[in-house]
Amino acid sequence: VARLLTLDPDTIVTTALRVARAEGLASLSMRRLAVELKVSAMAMYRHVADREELLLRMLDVVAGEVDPPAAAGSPRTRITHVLTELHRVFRQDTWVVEVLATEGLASPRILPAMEAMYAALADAGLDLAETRESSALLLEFAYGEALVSHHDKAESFARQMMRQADPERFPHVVAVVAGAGNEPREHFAANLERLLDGILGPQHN
Amino acid sequence: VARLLTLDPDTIVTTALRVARAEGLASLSMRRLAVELKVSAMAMYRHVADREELLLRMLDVVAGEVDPPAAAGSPRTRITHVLTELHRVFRQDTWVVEVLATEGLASPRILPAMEAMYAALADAGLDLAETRESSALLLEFAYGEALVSHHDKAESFARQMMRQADPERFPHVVAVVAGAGNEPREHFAANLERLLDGILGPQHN
DNA sequence: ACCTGAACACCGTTCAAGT
DNA sequence: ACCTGAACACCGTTCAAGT
Repeated sequence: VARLLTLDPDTIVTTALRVARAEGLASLSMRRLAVELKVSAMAMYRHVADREELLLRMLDVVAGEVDPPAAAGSPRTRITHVLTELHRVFRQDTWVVEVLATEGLASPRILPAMEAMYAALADAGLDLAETRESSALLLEFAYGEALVSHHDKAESFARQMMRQADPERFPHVVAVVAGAGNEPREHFAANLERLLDGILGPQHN
Repeated sequence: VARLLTLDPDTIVTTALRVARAEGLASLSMRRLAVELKVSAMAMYRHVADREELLLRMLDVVAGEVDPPAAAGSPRTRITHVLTELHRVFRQDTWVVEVLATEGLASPRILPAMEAMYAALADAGLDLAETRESSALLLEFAYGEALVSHHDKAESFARQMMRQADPERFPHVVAVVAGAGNEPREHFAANLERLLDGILGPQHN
């Protein structure tokens, strides 16, 4: 079988995405990636400036997978669509949250989704200041949910700690964690409704 | 002047907190910390098992600074107190968000604040499932807000990207970012009100 | 008991050298 | 033009050795 592996940015990014998805951001070192590509570590620097540019290109791909809502629906429906898309993407690529948390990167490919969210908030009757604040709230929720659920799989540190809490001093903590069962529950949709009730008022649908 | 520097866990943790607060988590390496303590890198391993234990002890200190609310106030007041405390602490020690995001650690010293929050939600009439979901929402908001505002100081990547957006395609994006001024605005208190409106209903005060 | 230096297995990145 | 090896300045951590 012939070897066609001429190195290019796309195969580097694709391979990096695969490693990050499967083993997390911590496992995605330049040297590890080079092994995966069967190439010397330095060969990649001909195609990608540095690790930050690589992460940025990876983020570009993921941001491109965020599908903007159809313009037809109600404001509430459109906002729900954007947030659900972000949720889906964060769940698929948990490394994105780490990149956001530690590097503070962003991709312009997310702009269509942002535009749709701002437009929907404006259509719902919010002024510019309210749109700015509410959109921040929605994004912060999406980030925070991803961050928390990222480390809530299986038996997290926090869950373990709460399970061992003294029932005399912390009865509510014990009740809340005891009733939760073992697998993490999916709160996203219900909490997004609460959030939208707070932002738009419960009457908006 | 005499040298009293016998190494102990407390001075290690205190020095580590100072470095993390001043220069961020990335600058807090074991080797860098050793230089700060004027000691060989390996000396610290007599007092602290590894880097994770060090971070855990640092988190303990910060969690201990989260003041639980007085039992007297209304549910809404008590919840606001807990969340505002978390916000204050995340603002003071931004490295905590990185630790939560990448390591998934937690400290039992946060239990009094959690207990107070759960109790307040129950007092407001929420059942166990609602309390579980709503408390998750509140914490996710606090984490997300910290994560976002952490990298929003000065001219963030995201802000830069939005400022350069095409006004034809993304009019709302441009309007929202243009009106925002240069320094990041403080949305926390207003957004917490929105959140509590959604969780408790606007009538609760 | 407490601290040290050398060493191991890693990082990202630069730079001169190879083809 | 594209890739490589050696090197630099870092990591966390282990282990034998010093006092």
